[in-house]
Amino acid sequence: MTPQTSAYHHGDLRAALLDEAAAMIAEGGTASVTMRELGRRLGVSRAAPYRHFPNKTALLVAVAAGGFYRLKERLQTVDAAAPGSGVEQLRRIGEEYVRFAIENPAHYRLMYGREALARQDRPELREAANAIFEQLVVVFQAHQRSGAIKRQDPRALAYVAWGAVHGLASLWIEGQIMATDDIDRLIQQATRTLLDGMRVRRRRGA
Amino acid sequence: MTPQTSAYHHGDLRAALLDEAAAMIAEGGTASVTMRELGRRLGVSRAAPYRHFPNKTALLVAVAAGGFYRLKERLQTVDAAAPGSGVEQLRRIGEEYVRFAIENPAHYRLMYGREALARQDRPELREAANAIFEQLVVVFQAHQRSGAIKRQDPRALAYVAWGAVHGLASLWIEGQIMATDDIDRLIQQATRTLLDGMRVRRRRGA
DNA sequence: TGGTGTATGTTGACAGCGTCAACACTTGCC
DNA sequence: GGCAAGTGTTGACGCTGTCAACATACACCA
Repeated sequence: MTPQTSAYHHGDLRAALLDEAAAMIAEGGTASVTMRELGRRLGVSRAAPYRHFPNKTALLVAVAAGGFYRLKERLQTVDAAAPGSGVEQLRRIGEEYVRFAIENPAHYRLMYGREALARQDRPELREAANAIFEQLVVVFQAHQRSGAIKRQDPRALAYVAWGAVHGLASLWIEGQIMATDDIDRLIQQATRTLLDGMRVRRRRGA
Repeated sequence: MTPQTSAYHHGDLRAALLDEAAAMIAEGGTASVTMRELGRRLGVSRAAPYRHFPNKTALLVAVAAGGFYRLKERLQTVDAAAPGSGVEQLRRIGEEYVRFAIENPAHYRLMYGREALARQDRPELREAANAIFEQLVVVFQAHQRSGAIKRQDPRALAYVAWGAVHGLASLWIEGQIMATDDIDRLIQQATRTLLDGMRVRRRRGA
C-alpha cells in the first residue's frame, strides 16, 4: 500500500506511469509516449509497465480517463459556485470547459481522439464523457423549469451546446483560429450566441 | 504524362498512392496506413512511395489536403445552389458540412487531427481549412448587409458557427452522441439555434 | 538511330517500437 | 521457515519508417 523504494521494486509504478505518461503527453504529444521511454524515465525496464497495464492502449485510456475526471470536477465546481445566477451559470460552464481544453491541449486531444486509442470503441471513455454530458442535461432542465430556456428536448440542447464548446476548443487547439488573439472574447461570444438562440423570448414591453 | 503500365514502372504511382491511402483510411482508420502495406497493395516495393513523398507524414498531409478540397467544393455547390434564400442558405451550408464529416469520418479526423500528422504545424492544411473559413465569412458578410444577421465581427460569427458544426461532427464521429438516432434532426436544431442567436430581431408587429 | 541523363523502382540494412516468454527477485502470509 | 503471488528483467520476434546503393525504363537530343 505505502510506496516503498527498493532497488528492485519501484513502490508505486502504476501511479508513476500515469503521471509520467501525462507529463510526456503535455510535453510532446501522445505520439511521443513510448512504453520503452516510460521505463527509461522511471528507471525500470521496458517490460515493467506491462505488469500494470495489459498494453499501451490501456495505459493511454487510463490517462484519458483521468482527464475526464479532472474536467468533471472543474465543471462541478463552477456549477456549485454560481448560486441562482440564472443562465449566466450555463455560460460559465461553457467557458470553463473551453478553458480546460486550452490549458491541456494534448490531453484533451487524447480524451476525444479515438484514433490514438487504437481506433477501438472504448466504452469507459464514452461513459466518462457521457457523465459530463448528463450533468449538463440536468442544468439545462433546471433552467427550462425556471422558464429561462426553451422547452425543447433538453438532451438535444445539451448536445448542441457541448458540440459548440467542443468544436471551438478543438479548432483552437489545432491552431485553426487565427486573427483572434483574444480567445476569451470569442468564447464569450459563442456562449452568448448559443444562449440567445436557446433563451425564451419575452415580448417587448411585456 | 499518360499513365502507362509496364512491369517496372507503375505509370501513375503518386495518384494511386493517394487513392489507396484514402481507401485504407476509410476502411481501417489512419493508423492502418503503412508505407509497406501501400506498396504491397499497389504491387510495388516498400520504398517506392518514397520516390513521390519524402515521408509518410507528407503523404498523409496530401491525403488530408484532398479532403479539404472536396469539402470546399461541396460547400461551394450548396452556396451557389441556393439563390436568394436568405439565412436558410447558412443553415444548408452548416448541414452539408456535418454531412461530409459523417460520411467520411476517418478522413475528416485526419484532416483536423494534427496528432496523426506528427504533431507539427502543417501550414498547407491550416491554409486549406482557412480557405473554407474565409468563404464562410463572405457569406456571413452578405447576410449582414442584407440585414438578416447581427452586425458583429463577421469573423467571430464565422468562428462560432464553424466551431459548432465542427464540434457536432466530431462528437458524432467519436461515437459520443447517443440516444439520438436521428442525427439529421440534431444538425437542424443546432443550425437553427445558432442562427436564432445571430439573427437580427424584429419587433413584433413592426 | 543511338546515347545519355533523369525519373522511377528494388533490395539490403538499421534502429526503434510493442509485446511475449522465460527467468529472477522480493514481499507477505501460513 | 517456506512458499505463492506480485513485481521487475532480459532475450527475442515481427513490425514499422527510412536511407543508401543499385537497377531499370523513359524522354529527349545529337
